[in-house]
Amino acid sequence: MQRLLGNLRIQIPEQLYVKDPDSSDLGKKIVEHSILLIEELGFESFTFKKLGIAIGSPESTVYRYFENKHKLLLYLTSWYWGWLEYKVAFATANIKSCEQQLENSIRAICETVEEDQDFSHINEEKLQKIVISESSKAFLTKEIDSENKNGYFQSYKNLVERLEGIISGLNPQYPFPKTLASTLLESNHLQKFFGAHIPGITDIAHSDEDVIAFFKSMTFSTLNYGS
Amino acid sequence: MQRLLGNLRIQIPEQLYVKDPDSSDLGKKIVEHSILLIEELGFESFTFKKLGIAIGSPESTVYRYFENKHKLLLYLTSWYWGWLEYKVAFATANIKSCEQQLENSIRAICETVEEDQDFSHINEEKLQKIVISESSKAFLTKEIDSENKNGYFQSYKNLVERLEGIISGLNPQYPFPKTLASTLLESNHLQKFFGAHIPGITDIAHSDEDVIAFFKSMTFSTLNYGS
DNA sequence: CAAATATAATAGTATTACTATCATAACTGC
DNA sequence: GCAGTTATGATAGTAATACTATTATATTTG
Repeated sequence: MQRLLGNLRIQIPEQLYVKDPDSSDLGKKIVEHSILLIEELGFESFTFKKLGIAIGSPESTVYRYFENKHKLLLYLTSWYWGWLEYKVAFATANIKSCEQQLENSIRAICETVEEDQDFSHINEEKLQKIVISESSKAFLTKEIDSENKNGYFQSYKNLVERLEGIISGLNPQYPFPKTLASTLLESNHLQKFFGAHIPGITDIAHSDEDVIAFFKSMTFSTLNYGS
Repeated sequence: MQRLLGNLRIQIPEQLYVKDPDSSDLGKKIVEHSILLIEELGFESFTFKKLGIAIGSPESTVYRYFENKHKLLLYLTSWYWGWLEYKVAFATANIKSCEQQLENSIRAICETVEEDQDFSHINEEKLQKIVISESSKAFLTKEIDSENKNGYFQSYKNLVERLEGIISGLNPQYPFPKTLASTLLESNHLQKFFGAHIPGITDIAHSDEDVIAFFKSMTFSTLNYGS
């Protein structure tokens, strides 16, 4: 995909941070190194103490930006969803054919990020790996209802809504556009994870093309547009 | 679904426990109360200490059966997959039509367990809730590769293989039978969870019929058997 | 009945996930 | 260029978690 606009900002629900990490160098450093560390250690072994050491600041400083590591994960995943929505919007802009719009969206969703892009301190490649392995832990909690009520998942909803529009554009009668959209998003991660780690339960190998072929076939036939 | 056979045993990979919990009353009590507690508290807040209190035994006793709570979760999910495979096998036995076999399998997968069934100390209703909210945490870890190598996910693989056979029976040319099977299993959980907790990203309400309709349509059209 | 095994009772340890306090540095308004 | 505010650093402390270890007492088995 083409480079993104340098001065673009991804909007994150402000309930997710104590102090906007985008408002200071230290904040950006916290986000930057949290991505590197979570990718390296996994979310369970990641701690604010280790993050403090990585950025050369005491643990307590991290707490001035994020209440806890769960909220930090929500922040990172929200950033990713916002970024992906932007990618989808870009990939479908000026495309007349609904079919083509949906195909481009599927590609945007399933494409593995190969290199660091433009958002300065955010390493999109590693962030995508985090989202694949850790993002579902951000909502599979006992606090889900109150957190959803508080708008913690707004970025995800926005993305699903955008995809819903594209799906309904292609087949306005289809009764499950949102379900299809969220299935696409989540299953993409799961299948990539299975392909890399539990190959016995998927036919997906390592190339993106397998995943894309699977989801294109699934989506278009479900919508009665036999691909 | 009809009652299951009383004297049936679900086989669990023995790497998942230190001592077979099925071999003693205390072991069964541990499993029984772990289901109740995890369902109540969520996996993050569940501890062996609390479990010890629930069964009136010291924490250290629990450790004699399970190395840690992660392995206990793997044990419980393996049990569930084994049980579901049994349900699928039963629901497709003596059915000639591949189409009908697949439809029955989808129903078996998506059916919400309404009441406690036959396996004495296991509360299937609560176990299913646990599987919906917690099971993905059992594989989304940094230890996945070695654990997969050690056979921790054998029960899941068996189930996917069985579904693969049914899918390939209907359309032997379809290139992604395992991917479709695992997508079905995982997406069913996610969509149920979304329906209950993040309704904005799904069209699924609370009845099983929505989920079943979605997955039937998705599966049959993908396999070129327009439902 | 002896020996092995299972469980209970209790203690201890490193780490985690915070919270609190105080000092100092840096920026802001006037 | 100084006063006041705000951000960060340095350090300490605490309850809970995830274990490990030890010893005593039941219970089962040969």
